[in-house]
Amino acid sequence: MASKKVTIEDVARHAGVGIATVSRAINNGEGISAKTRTRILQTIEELGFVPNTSAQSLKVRLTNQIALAVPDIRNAIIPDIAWAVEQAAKAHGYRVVQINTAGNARAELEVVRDIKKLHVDGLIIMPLAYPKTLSELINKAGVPISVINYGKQLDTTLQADIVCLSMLEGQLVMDHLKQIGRNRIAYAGTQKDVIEDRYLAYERAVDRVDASLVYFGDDFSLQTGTRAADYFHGLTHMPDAVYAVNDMVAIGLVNRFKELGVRVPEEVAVVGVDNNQWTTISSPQISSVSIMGSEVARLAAELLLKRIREQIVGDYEKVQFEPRLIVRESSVMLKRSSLNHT
Amino acid sequence: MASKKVTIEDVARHAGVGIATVSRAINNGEGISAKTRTRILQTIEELGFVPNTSAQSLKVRLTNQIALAVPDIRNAIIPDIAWAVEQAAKAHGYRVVQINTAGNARAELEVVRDIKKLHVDGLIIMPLAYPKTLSELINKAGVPISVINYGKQLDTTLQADIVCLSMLEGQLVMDHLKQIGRNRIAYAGTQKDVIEDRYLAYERAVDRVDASLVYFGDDFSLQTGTRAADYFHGLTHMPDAVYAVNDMVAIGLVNRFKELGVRVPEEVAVVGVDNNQWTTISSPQISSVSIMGSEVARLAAELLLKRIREQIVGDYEKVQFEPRLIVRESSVMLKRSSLNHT
DNA sequence: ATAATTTTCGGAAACGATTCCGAAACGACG
DNA sequence: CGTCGTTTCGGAATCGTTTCCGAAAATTAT
Repeated sequence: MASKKVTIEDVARHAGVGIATVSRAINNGEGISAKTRTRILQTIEELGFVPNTSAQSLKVRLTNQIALAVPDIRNAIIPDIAWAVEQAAKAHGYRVVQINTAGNARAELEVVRDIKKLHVDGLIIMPLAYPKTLSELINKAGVPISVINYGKQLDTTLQADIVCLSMLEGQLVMDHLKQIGRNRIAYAGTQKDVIEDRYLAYERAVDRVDASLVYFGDDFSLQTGTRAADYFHGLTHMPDAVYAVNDMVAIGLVNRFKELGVRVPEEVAVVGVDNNQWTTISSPQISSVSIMGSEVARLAAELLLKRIREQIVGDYEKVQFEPRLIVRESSVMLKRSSLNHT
Repeated sequence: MASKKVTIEDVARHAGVGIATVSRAINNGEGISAKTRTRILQTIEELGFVPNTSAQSLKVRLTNQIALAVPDIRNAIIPDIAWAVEQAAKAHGYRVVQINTAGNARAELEVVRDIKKLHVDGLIIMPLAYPKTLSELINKAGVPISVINYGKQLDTTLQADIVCLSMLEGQLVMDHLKQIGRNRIAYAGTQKDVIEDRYLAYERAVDRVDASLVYFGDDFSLQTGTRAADYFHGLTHMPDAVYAVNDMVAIGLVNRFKELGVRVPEEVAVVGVDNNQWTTISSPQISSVSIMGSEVARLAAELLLKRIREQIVGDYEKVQFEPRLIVRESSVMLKRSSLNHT
């Protein structure tokens, strides 16, 4: 059927109407009688006509597409985010084009800079690095942007909707670790400026940073956790708790500690951030902070779509979600016996 | 800068040339002198001109976009697949629009049926269900399609490139389990027709299917594994091995077995399929079959892009990858002592 | 019945690129 | 210096819609 290309003109001719009328029929337009509309719809069906999206976009200068730029779709909560964004977009008739920036600051900048080439009505970006140029590029992007922000206090003059956490993850973790009696708390993460606030919370919470208790790896991976465990285990004076920048690292830590014969949580408590499903299948199950990936992503999408639909400019929203700590087996109150046993 | 919309005409006027020439300059076209090209490129830079993708697409009827339809971006190896596809596409100047079919057969059909509306040059689809209508729709789609196929022998007349596994995963697992001395082997999966071949391999490998040793859950999740473990544990005569449809289920099984005091692998061996990174952090580490998600996806993308670029029609490729079994702690040779201990 | 409104419809001009085809410019050669 | 062959360039048509605006038809008022 539908040999090669059926245009709106073919439909018009077949239905014995003008092309303007056909257009109105497709778009539920005003000023068209019910009977002609159904007749047109019917011949559209018969001919297998599909409106050419490019032509429509050219005319109305909207593509019904948004871009989602994330560091790496394979990591941590990003699948959740991609899912939530796609669901929200679909509900509004939008499609999402997926972009991985590979955690590469330059790639992030390029996405924003070249957003016009991307043929999208808006952009949701989850940046890892926040160089000044990023803000500048966002401000002059000329396309609505929502920022999903984990880990850094953002410039409030940024011309974009921002959805983030209240930056209390770190404090939640540290308060908890202190409360269960730990006082030699270590930090395992990536470069300090990547998810800055998680580290800053650590600095704030300890009286004085003991450099030997801070491990910066290359990424957020299991390997980083593994290496961190090796590192801490090699110290003459081990920490009694580790605050991990995310669950992957936490799991790597716990796993490696087990292999090294270090008991978790008796000797070392471990707490992660993300609260992904794997924290519950690790053994021991790992305490973690829920960072509301789906909720954050959904809201970011909704704000963006609203901005697009209503052509809002300026008046940017900044929404904070509150993280919640979920305590599991990897962090419990020290018992005297456990202490001595060390 | 770049007030609102700079068109190719503006550039032409500024550079003192015709629009045809500007077009040639953008597309590295033939028949243009080096000096005028650089001059044009320069004024493009000055004016901040960005070619309108819709107009280009309308004329050349190519969008430089492909669609990737998967069941659920959050599941199992799908992030790997999405990553690999995006990387391959990017390398060829293509963007990918992400679609989740939610493991919903109707949604899968709709994607194929309405592919024309999607404004893409091609489609990569990873179906869960394979109703006959799917094949029909694919054959009349009118857009190049690559199928990433796990779990079912496909109609060879399908007019699409197909990348799949050799369907030997199941046999690998069953051979292995027998070889390590297990003879009461159970199966834990979803509906038998979803990843059909994994189950069929099970049927083929056991002399006679003992219905009590087959557990069909609702999905591929940890929960399904957990419930399966409960179920098997409740049997008067427990299996001595479980072949799980994927790693999530396997992990759920192992985890629940541990909670129930069932020793893995001494009392029950468990083997999964996917070989995702979590199999190595589980305790015991879980034997699994590597199903080459990234490789399969990359090839599917390459085939599709080649077909698009070279406008190949017909002559469909069907490529099989070979799965590999990776033996870990969750499945080992039975020792006499362990046996008796049961 | 005619006049005045309101609905419904069609023609044609955009939208912003690509590309065919002919003209102009250029160089080489006799 | 004229002819011819290449390059290089520009005009104009085209892709398939949406939408403005005026005309025709239908409806209501007079």
